[in-house]
Amino acid sequence: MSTKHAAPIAVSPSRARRDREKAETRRLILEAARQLFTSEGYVQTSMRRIAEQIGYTATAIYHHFHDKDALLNELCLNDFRALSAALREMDQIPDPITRLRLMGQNYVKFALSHPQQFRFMFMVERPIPSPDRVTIDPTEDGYHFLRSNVVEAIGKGLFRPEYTDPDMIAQSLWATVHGLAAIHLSSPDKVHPWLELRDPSETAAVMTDVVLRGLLRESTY
Amino acid sequence: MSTKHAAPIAVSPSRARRDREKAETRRLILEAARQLFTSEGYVQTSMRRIAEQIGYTATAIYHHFHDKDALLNELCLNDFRALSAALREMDQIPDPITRLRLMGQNYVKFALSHPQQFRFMFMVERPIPSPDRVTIDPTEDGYHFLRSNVVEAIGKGLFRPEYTDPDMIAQSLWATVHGLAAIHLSSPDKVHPWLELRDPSETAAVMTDVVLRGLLRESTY
DNA sequence: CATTCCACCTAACGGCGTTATCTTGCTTTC
DNA sequence: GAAAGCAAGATAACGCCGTTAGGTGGAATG
Repeated sequence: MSTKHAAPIAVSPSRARRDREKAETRRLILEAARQLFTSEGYVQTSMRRIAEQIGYTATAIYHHFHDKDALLNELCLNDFRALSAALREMDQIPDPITRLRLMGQNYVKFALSHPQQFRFMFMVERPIPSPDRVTIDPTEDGYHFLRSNVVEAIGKGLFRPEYTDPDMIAQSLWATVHGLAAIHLSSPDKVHPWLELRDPSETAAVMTDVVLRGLLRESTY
Repeated sequence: MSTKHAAPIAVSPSRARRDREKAETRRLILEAARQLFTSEGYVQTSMRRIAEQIGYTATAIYHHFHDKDALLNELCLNDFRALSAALREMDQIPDPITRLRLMGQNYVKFALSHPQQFRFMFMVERPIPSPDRVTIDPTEDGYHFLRSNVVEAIGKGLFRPEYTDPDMIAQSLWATVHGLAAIHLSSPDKVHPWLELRDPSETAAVMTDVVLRGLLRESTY
């Protein structure tokens, strides 16, 4: 309390340096955690192994993160931001349908070129998200961007008249490409060699074409 | 060897009774495991809790199953047999397109009513598929059945002429419903409360309609 | 120089999957 | 009917795990 009355405008240089060091340690922990979560899996990775990898003991991690889940959450957050950015890149394309088509194909591209992030986001078995740790939602951007494109297409009368619920359509489009990504990431063809998976980019193109044709008024395609 | 020369046609009654008792214990274990895996999740369920639930110690389970994974594997196998059977039930529906539509909707229904098994098959990170434990592939039936329906539809000229690859089409159909199931199973709406996920059965119906309309010749729908 | 701070440590707790070893009661064999 | 065998199940223990309590030592602060 009494230390507050003369709050310094700039922190001391030593304090700043220590903060930098702490942030660097934090970064190292996240990096090691990502690498191990990716190669070994979340459940199979122990706090002790993460710490060992960067020359600390397990308990040191708890000075930077509340628990193991917080590590995964933070990694997830970064990845959602990256996905969102990748999708928003297409904001400048004029035609909303072309935009939707490219978003779908980019979603698959992102998933397959960032398999570890995608796994974190959607395929990791998580206990129960504790409500006290709710952060600003990173997928909000991505989903809302998709949804706004659907709203625009509906507004322009491009879809068949029976499709009026933007969320229903947005979720259908999302599920379409999500399924393709998820199937390829779970690599059932490696477990089951008889399954001849087609090239994902090609399949993504076919799927987005098919779905959009099914959604659009006949006169618009 | 020497005991074999007079191989009894029927086993002794006491031996038969003991076998029955053992099978019953095995069934109890599976039942308890299914209940706990489903309600608590695989990782959060311990062998000790499974055993406690049916009045045994944890080690007793190891007289019936090799390890914890074997429990889930067996449950999984049963459920995929059920899925395969559920899909094959539609074999008698005359129209191949109606068959495909119902298969898709049943796939989603299955996934959501057997979340742990579905997760285990497609969403669990497993290090290396252990080749010693390879059983008859449970998805094989399902995928081959799906594919054969696609082949039939192609043969009848129901699809647009540019869609000639049965695997490409089958995988697109699979991915469509798989994505919906995967999204709902990863429960992003619980992590991100602003996301208003639509009813999965309803969405499944919309998606299968949309995709099939996009695939079919215009004259066939 | 004395004090405070804090990043990190050691030790420990309770729980986990799993294994080795023992008990106990039924079944088979002579 | 006694001896031997078998096997279902129990007890104890091992080496992990996530996490917490409490200590340590060196830098920052006054």
